[in-house]
Amino acid sequence: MSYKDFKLDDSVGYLTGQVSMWLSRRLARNFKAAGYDVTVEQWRVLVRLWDSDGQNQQALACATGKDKPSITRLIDNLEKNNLLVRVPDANDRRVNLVYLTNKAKELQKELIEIAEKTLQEALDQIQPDEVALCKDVLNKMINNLKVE
Amino acid sequence: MSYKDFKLDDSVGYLTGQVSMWLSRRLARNFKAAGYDVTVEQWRVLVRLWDSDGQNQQALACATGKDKPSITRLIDNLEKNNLLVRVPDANDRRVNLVYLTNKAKELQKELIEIAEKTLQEALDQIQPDEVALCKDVLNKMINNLKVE
DNA sequence: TTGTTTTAGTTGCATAAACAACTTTTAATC
DNA sequence: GATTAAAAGTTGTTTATGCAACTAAAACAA
Repeated sequence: MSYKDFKLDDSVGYLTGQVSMWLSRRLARNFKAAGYDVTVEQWRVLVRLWDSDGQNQQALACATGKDKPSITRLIDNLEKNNLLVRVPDANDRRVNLVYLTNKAKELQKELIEIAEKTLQEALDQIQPDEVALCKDVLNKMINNLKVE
Repeated sequence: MSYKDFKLDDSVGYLTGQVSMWLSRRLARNFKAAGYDVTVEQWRVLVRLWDSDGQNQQALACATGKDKPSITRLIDNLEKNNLLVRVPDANDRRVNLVYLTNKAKELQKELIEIAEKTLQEALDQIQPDEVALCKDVLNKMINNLKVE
């Protein structure tokens, strides 16, 4: 295939990027419309902590696919907003354990429901079996790209 | 479905985000490894201009799915790197027409080949018909999200 | 023709990402 | 036990995003 045949709008790269972008915008808007002052990236961190509270930053970086500096700053902002706290690990003084505040725990139900609603908006009129196959392909791509 | 059943790693939102992220990282790395000092976002603008040179900024914003301020700054940086120039429109003094420099035109073949190679890395061992269906779903999602 | 509205683009501010360089603490090695 | 290597976090710099507010020019209307 020649470079002259390259059609950006037909590439999976472009399409996943667009879906990701529009989904994030829609989710941010839905959070805001419901009165929640939480960014999409902050939400991704919260999801991991709702699932398993008290992780260290390294584990959070791994779970969210971000690097350590990104997590440092996300946690800075979440801590500023009183959604979590850093607790120094008693056994290893290099480590911070990150714990949700009550305020953050109370957000779980509503924010997840907004996320689910947002996904439904995106998947409207699309057959579940098609979605399943799509997710399958996306997972394979992630595996291809993650390795080394 | 209860909020307690929400599994982030199984949601299309998460999966498209991860694919988009890993693809961008891989593409950036491949550009850099080949000695090209072009960011992924700058590349997206270049693709649109290779296809149709001399667009105004508004059209570029639309074609790339970004807002006007994002385009202003991307073009600032591309202009700094001598990849394009702003030319005031003779008929409408509000408008800038954006033209590729020769330097940018010469990059087209190589950068697109790198992008195609990167996509191949991502799609390794995945059946073309599965990819086609996946793209179909992604397009439907984009349409669902873009409207309104 | 003046006054108003729309359009194109820019600037300011907050959040976030990628990469490199750095500090501190722990683990490993000799 | 002193030295070196590795791990956990932080900081700095550049690039990019989203939103709101802004300027300047053009289009529209009274």
